[in-house]
Amino acid sequence: MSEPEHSRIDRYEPTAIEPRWQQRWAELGLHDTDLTDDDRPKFYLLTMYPYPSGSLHIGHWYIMTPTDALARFHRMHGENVFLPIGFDSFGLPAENAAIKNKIHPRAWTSANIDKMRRQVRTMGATFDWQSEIVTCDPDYYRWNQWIFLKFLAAGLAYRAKSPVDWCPNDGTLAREQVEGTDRHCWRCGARVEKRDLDQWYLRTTKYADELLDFSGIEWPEPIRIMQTNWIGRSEGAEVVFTTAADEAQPGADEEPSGREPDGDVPAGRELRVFTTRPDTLYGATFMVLSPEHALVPKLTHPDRAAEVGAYVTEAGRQTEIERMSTEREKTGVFTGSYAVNPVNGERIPIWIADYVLAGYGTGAIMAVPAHDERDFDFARKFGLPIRRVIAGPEVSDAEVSVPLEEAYIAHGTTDRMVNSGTHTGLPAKEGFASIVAMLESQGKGAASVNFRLRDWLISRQRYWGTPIPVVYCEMDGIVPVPEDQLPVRLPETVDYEGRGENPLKSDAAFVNTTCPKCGGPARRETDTMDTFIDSSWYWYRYLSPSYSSAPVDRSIEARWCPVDQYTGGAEHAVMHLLYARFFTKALADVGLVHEREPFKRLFNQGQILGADGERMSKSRGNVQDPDEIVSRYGADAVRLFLMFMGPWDQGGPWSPTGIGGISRFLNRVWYAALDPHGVEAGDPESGALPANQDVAAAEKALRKAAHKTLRAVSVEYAELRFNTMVAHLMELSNLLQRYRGTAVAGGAAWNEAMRLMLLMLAPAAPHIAEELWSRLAEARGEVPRGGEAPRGGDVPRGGEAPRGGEAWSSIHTQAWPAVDEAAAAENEREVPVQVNGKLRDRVTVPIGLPEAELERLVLARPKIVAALESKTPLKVIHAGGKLVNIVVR
RNA sequence: GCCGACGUGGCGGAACUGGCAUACGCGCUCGACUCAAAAUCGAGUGACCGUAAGGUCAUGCGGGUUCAACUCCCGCCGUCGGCACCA
Repeated sequence: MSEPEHSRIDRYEPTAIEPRWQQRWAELGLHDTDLTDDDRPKFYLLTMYPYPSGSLHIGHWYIMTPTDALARFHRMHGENVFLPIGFDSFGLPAENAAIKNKIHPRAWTSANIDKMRRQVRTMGATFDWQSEIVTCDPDYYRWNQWIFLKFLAAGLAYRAKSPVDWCPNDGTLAREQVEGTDRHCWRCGARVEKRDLDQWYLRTTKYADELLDFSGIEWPEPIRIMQTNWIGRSEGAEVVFTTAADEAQPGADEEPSGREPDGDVPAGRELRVFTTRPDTLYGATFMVLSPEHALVPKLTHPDRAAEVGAYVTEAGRQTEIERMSTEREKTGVFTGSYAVNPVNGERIPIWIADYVLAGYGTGAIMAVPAHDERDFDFARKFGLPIRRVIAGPEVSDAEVSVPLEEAYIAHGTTDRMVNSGTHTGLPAKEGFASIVAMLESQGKGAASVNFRLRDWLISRQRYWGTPIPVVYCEMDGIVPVPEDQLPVRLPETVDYEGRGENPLKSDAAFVNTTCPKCGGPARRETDTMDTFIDSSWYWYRYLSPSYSSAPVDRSIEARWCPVDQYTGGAEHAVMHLLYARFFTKALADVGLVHEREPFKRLFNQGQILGADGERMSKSRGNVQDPDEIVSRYGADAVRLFLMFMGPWDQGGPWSPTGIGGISRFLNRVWYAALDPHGVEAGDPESGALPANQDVAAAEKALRKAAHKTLRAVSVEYAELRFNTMVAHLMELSNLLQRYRGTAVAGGAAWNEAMRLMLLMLAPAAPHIAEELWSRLAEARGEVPRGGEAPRGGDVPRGGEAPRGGEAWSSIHTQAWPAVDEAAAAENEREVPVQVNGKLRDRVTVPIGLPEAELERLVLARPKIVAALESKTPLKVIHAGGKLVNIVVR
């Protein structure tokens, strides 16, 4: 700023202003929501609660500050806004820190939360801290246990065996703890194995169909598609094959594995497969089981046991992603056994291959190489027969046995069935129903719906999570811990012994207990719950954080749910957001809540990456700490800068180079507000109106700009398009700058534009807006509410405010202004004129000029005459008065 | 690999429903102010040709639809997110 100004008025110093207003807002209770107030419409605004990883990074600002702007925007519309916050504080990093630094997970977590709470406060965000929740508090996780017991009673929780990645030294490993292509343990380097453990599941699949229904919620289409694909509903049939009798089959006495000598004769055993293409059943030339399939040991011929055994072990080392890749070369081994195709009695070989997954369908497939790409590749590689059973009209009957060059996947309406016994000649689209009917009549199969979605495995072999509230009794088996004995507390002293394995297992005081049923000795479950459980219902707990008879007070839930707007990272598009929907439906079914969908509207913002374009992480050393930039430019500038850098759902690499522009913008608003008559020493034009404008025209132009800005900005806030919202405010600021020091400055139109400017700025940059609002209020002769100046003594004040002045009130309690449509109205429009789609001229015409007149005017323009080169227009396109395009040849 | 998104000046991005490509900001250049510098203010700034008027080209690449395509369709390439024990 120039020297004269410097001496006349205060500089804009955000760090002097911001803490003062943050404190003042807290005193005013601006953040605290009265959940029982039903005079105003409610607006439940939820943002994904942070994991207390250590300290706040710029990504947290990116998530939270635009959300706060939205909260403030809705408050100005008279809504009762609830914006809670908490900490998602169970999880692996706390345990990793514990192992590494010999610090208790709780101590580490608590210290991080304390630090992050302080840092969050510097945002100036209006979080309601009264309703804060911390998921590792027993007061929170007891309700995880309570809910688990309700689910258990309702049959929504069950126990089953499931493989985990296992290190002989460190126990179960999380995916991120398995490293390298050889899949070794991150801590000790040992080769990771698979081990089957009894674990707890939640029955998410029960809700598969309901989860596919998004009617009634306004979620972005990409998210709906991703969830739909994740659930992966497919209609098809289950087909029963039977194992073939054959002298080459191993008999009952020579079980190759020796593990299940139960005397079953493999011949005649049922082998169920799921297929989406029952119409191709006659083309099944072999079967493939997943390496983990229960019948593999029984079906393996002794000659092949070594090969099969090796293959099964190797398959266990692969990740599912590797196994599903359609790109890499197919692998597999023959078991030595055969199965019988139920429709034609054909004997086909049974193979195992890793591209068949145990967790999908029945873990076994019928392979139809002619009509499935993966089966085709497999058959090609291992020399298995390929038989066409579906043909398009371009294939004659004589050609149906010509070898295929690639799998024929198409399923057109003109396709017909070939090589299909009694079905040959039938239109292919009828084959599905026809073959299913035949199978059903013979008891060899039935129509079936299959989902890719699996039940949710919630057991974790870890300390830092919610203990699963069951005990194991020799007499009574699995016994739920009675509700009145909740919470099952995590022991506070644990010894990690430098190992990664769950220390609960070796904690005798925790493990040894008595059976609630018989009073005899029993063991506690030592597994804890997946932390996604915590985040699957936390927005309910916010509503009644100290309610002691249930997770949530149903009367408050009824009023406040569903959440009106949820904001959070796109990386949660599937898992968290699907679990949350599942939980809501399940909780509704056990009678805890009313709504079946948790979040009415969803917005997934993008991720802020490190300066290197990579995800921010401590190990990469690219984490951006906001504190320094906030102390230099102020919270308002950082908030605005994050909103301005691009569409909110896009994210991007962090680079602070442009923040100076935001800072300049705020400074210009500051001086325009406080010193409208100042002139710019460096600008010879400063203080003079544009040559073609008088005061009246300038005031009209300013009012028009202000109200047009308001119209745009109102929509942009509501639609979370903050980047263009800021751009529009900058444009208005540029116009104010143009008129600063002129006869317009300080007049009625100027004051109106400035007032609108501050109101529009208030949600996004709340401190400077409040400060200027307050100072202009004093200038208007209003007195602060409560008789005390809302700012410190650092600014000279011109004595007492006059008595009888209107009471000052926070800008954040003002009503959002209304657009003056008359002021914003345009009466002229500049119409671009094209010849053959190329811009040749522009004409300014009155709004509503008839097309015929516009056309006459346009065709007379010298530039257009020249461009037409005396050719006759074929057609003149009027794009609704927005553009004229003259087509010539 | 599968699912989803994205690709526009030197950089972040705008163009919302097919209708003026490059709003707004950064950076850069020049100028004003200053003894000077910083800061501030003003002007300019897609590329190429041209003194200019003006013209041609340009939204990842290749095709297509249309009077008109950043936008719609087909096929590629690249980047990012998710893939069920990171949260």
